[in-house]
Amino acid sequence: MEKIKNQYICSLGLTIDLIGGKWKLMILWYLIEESKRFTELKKSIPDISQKVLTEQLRELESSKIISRKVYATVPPTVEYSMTKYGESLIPILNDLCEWSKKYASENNIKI
Amino acid sequence: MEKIKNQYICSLGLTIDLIGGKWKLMILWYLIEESKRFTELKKSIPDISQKVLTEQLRELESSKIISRKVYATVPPTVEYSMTKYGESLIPILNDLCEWSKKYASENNIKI
DNA sequence: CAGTATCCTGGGGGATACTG
DNA sequence: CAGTATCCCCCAGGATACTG
Repeated sequence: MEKIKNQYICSLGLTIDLIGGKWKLMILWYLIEESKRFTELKKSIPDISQKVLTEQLRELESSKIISRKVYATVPPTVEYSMTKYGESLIPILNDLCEWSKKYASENNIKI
Repeated sequence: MEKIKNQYICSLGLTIDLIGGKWKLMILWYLIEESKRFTELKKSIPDISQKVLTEQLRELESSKIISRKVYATVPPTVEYSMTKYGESLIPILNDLCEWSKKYASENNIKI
């Protein structure tokens, strides 16, 4: 990382728009290792409501950060997975996770 | 980056709490190279209102991500700068900026 | 210069119930 | 299973004016 700030136009406003939702980072987190079905995500993040989970998934999908595959089964099977944009975010997710975990431990915050 | 997801407890909820505000990433961005005064930040981010800039600065300060130094001059001089927590975030800010800049260019989004 | 002090609004997020 | 459909509420964020 030898980049200097001014080599970039600041695009962090876009970043916030794309992944700044209250649950989006966590949703992405749970898709890192494998694609997941709707209910699996819901179980991984119990505090999110179904409605909001659906909304955030739709937004991530329309941003092409995740993709949604529907299998014509009964009952329906839907799988969410990372796209290339999502995958290029994985190292950053890991870094953010490390960062806040360190922050939490140094400030006696329970996660 | 050879870490596996499950080595971490997911702390991305904390991440959102700490730096998920609408303008926080941009504020931090403009503090990367040098400390800045209130009005300099306001000029760098014209779309933010004074009230909100103050609020987000206070939150970042109480999270110990930035620090605020007041010099007893007339008129007052106040300087905001990165703390160690802020500085440990710089590589991530750069990565996020690169990520969204690439995203923007591939999707014809003007920044 | 670096803020307060007010007032206000929208929409992000939540709770609950229903369904192809 | 994977969602809609409603209804609702709060507060993050904004607009404007004033000040030590």
